[in-house]
Amino acid sequence: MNETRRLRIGEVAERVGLSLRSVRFYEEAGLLTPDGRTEGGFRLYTESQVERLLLIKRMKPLGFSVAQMSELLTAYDTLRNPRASREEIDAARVSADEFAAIAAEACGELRTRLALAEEFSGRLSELTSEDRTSPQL
Amino acid sequence: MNETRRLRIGEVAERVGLSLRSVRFYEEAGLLTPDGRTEGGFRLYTESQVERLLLIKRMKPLGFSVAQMSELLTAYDTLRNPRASREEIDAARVSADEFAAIAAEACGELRTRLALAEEFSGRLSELTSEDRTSPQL
DNA sequence: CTCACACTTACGTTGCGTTAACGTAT
DNA sequence: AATACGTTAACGCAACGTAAGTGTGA
Repeated sequence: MNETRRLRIGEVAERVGLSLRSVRFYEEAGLLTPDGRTEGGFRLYTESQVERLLLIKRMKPLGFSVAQMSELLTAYDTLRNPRASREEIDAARVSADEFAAIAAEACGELRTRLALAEEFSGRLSELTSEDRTSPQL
Repeated sequence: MNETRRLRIGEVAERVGLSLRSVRFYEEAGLLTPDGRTEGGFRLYTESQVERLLLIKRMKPLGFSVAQMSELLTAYDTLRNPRASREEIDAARVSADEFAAIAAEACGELRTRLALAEEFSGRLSELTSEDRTSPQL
C-alpha cells in the first residue's frame, strides 16, 4: 500500500530550495541521513525527510548554527516521539524553551539590524540626490 | 595649533566598537591606512580615521563585503573631494546610486528574513506552551 | 551508447577569533 | 624592572561554493 516513491538528491534539493551541497553538508553534520542508497550509491530520501529539510530551511533566517539546529531537531523529535520517557520529554521541553528564548533574541537583533540598515540606506540614497544640504554619511 | 593627538589602535578600537583584529583586517583590505606609525611601529590614527571606521561600522548591518565597502568608500571620497574631476565625480555618483539600490535590496531581504524569523520564533514558543492544538513546526 | 544525474575527495571563500612569540612605552 | 599595550605571522572556524575526476541509470 505504501506507494511512497523515494527521491534522489536532485529532486529533493529542488523541491526544498537548497543546494545539493547544503543537503550533503547537513548530512555530514548529522542533521539528516538519507533513508538509504541505490545499489550504485545514490542517496534516497522519503517525503518526511523532505519535510525535515524544509524545517531546517525555515530555521535559517534565525541564523542558528548547525549544532544548534541539530539540538533543536533532537528536542523536537523527542517531543513528537510517543515512546519517549517522561525525563526525555521534560529535558526536550527545557531545551525547546531555551531555543525559543534564543530565537526571540535573534529576532530582536534582526530588528535592530534592519533599523540600522534602513537608516544607512536612507542616507545613502540621499547622497546623490542633489539638494543644498551637503550630503554626509 | 593643530593639537590633534593621534591615537593608537587600542583606543581607536574601543571608541569605535570594533576589535583590534577587525581594524587591522580592514587595513589589510585597503579600507583605511593609519596616519603613520611610532618609531617602534605602533599604528597611529587621526580623528577623521576614527570617523571613517565609524562609517565602516555603520555599513555592516547591510551585509556589504569588504570589497563593496571599499568601492563605496572610494566613491564617497571622490564625491567629497573638491579636487576631483567632472568624470570622477560622475562615475562616483553612478557607483553611489548602484550602492543605494543594493542597500535598498539588502533592506528588503532583511525584512523578509525578519518576517520568516518571527514566524518561526512564534511557532517555536508555542511548542511547549500546552494547549490542545498539537504543536508542529 | 548517451546523457543527465549523482558520487567522493578536496581545496577556496569571508570575516574575522585566537594563540604564539616577541617588541614598545611608561 | 614591571606592566600594559602593541607587533607580525599563522592557523582555525562556519557553511557552504566550486571544480575535478569518475561512476550510475533510464
